[in-house]
Amino acid sequence: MSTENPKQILFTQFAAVAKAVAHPHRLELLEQLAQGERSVEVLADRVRATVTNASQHLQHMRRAGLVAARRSGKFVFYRLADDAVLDLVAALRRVAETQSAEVDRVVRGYFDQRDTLEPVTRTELMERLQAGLVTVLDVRPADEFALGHVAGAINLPLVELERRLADLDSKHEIIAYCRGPYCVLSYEAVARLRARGFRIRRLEDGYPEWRAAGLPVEAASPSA
Amino acid sequence: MSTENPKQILFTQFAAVAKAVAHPHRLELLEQLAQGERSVEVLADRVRATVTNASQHLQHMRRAGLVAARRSGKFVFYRLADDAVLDLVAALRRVAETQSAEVDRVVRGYFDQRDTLEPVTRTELMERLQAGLVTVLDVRPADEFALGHVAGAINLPLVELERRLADLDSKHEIIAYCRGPYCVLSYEAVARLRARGFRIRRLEDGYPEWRAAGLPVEAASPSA
DNA sequence: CCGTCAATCCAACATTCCATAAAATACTGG
DNA sequence: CCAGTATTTTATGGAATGTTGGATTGACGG
Repeated sequence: MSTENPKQILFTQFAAVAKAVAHPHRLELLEQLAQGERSVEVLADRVRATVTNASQHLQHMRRAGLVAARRSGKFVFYRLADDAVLDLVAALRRVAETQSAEVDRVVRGYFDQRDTLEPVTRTELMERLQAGLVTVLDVRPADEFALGHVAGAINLPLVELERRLADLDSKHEIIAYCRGPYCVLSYEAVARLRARGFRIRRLEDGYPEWRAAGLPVEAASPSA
Repeated sequence: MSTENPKQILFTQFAAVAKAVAHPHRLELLEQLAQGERSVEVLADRVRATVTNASQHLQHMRRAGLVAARRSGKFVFYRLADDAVLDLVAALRRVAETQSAEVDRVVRGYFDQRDTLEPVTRTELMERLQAGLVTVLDVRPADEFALGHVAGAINLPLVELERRLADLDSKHEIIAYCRGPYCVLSYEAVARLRARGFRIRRLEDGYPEWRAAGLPVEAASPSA
């Protein structure tokens, strides 16, 4: 093992990292973890896998150095080990976007149908937020919002959207975001609210990218 | 398949891309392809694999959209499908660098021992090159140099280094580069030339990154 | 048309990986 | 220290992947 050519060793290590992200469940787990740290049970529930299965995947990723774990009482909380992991999945996404006809098909068929407008960039949102021109809408579930969100955003989970329309000012322009570039929540929100006459657009990516870029965030109560 | 949740489909596609790079041989093939297009036979030789095996890996990567192939007579030439692939392997490398103790060990043991100085960045090299302050040294094999190199660089393959020392001006500062960040060639060159009293440093990455950044390159004869 | 060479296809085998269930471990609160 | 909950470990079957050698295809040069 250690007598090999250094190049071989490095490539083997890089391949190990790639293997650790080379599974749909694991990518979905990473998307969840990008929102904030989570226990195994919650994660398993979110990705519709058994607890054992989720635990396996998480440990695999931990061995590869993608995620880190922290024990607190009975619970083990996993989190991303490093923001470089976000760059990695973003790079993965970009390659797939430019090269996979299947990705193109899905994007056209599902996403473009719900929002044909250009998304708003992070810097653009930051400027307009400071100028008080827009309402920022976080459509993720309340627990994810609580773990951290764009400073000044209001939380209105997609499932409660119709029930709480009154919370929204229909005169202000709205910028919606959720977990990341292809998170379905913000697309749905945009489609539904636009049908009701709201002026709404999407942020190009989601909360994890906003936070990783060093832009202002806030968390709800500092509870567990 | 196509009735699934769009998110599932996308994650499955992203995972397919990740799988396509999740093997040491494939990463090595990609490093070779980043220098320029190559036939299957040559590639197999470079990564010390059988032709059949190399062909399999290349086809796997082609299906995933990482590489493209072109037939010319009896030969099939493979090349990178997109510069986004370079970003992907760079992201892989960065994650491994920050998280893998094994990578750290190898880097310290092998690379840091040969060159402790800070490498030169691309923009820094560009400036000093224009000012005529430095000699740029390409230590890759002649055939790779011929496929494309930093404009103005001189080629002195590592194997011929000692034999052709006279080609180098010992007063000028030298910047050496090769295939990429952890390519052993430039490290070796730096170690050997510095021992002989040359003022030499390394470029932080290699030819593929230079070209992808849109900086000036040139190719030898437009042969093949 | 035949022989040759590059590359791919095919079949077989070993290896690794994934999902599930059952057992073991870690921690908490009595 | 016991009961209960959360997580990890272990074992197992089945699917997918990697490697190899031999057969096949496609292109070239007589």
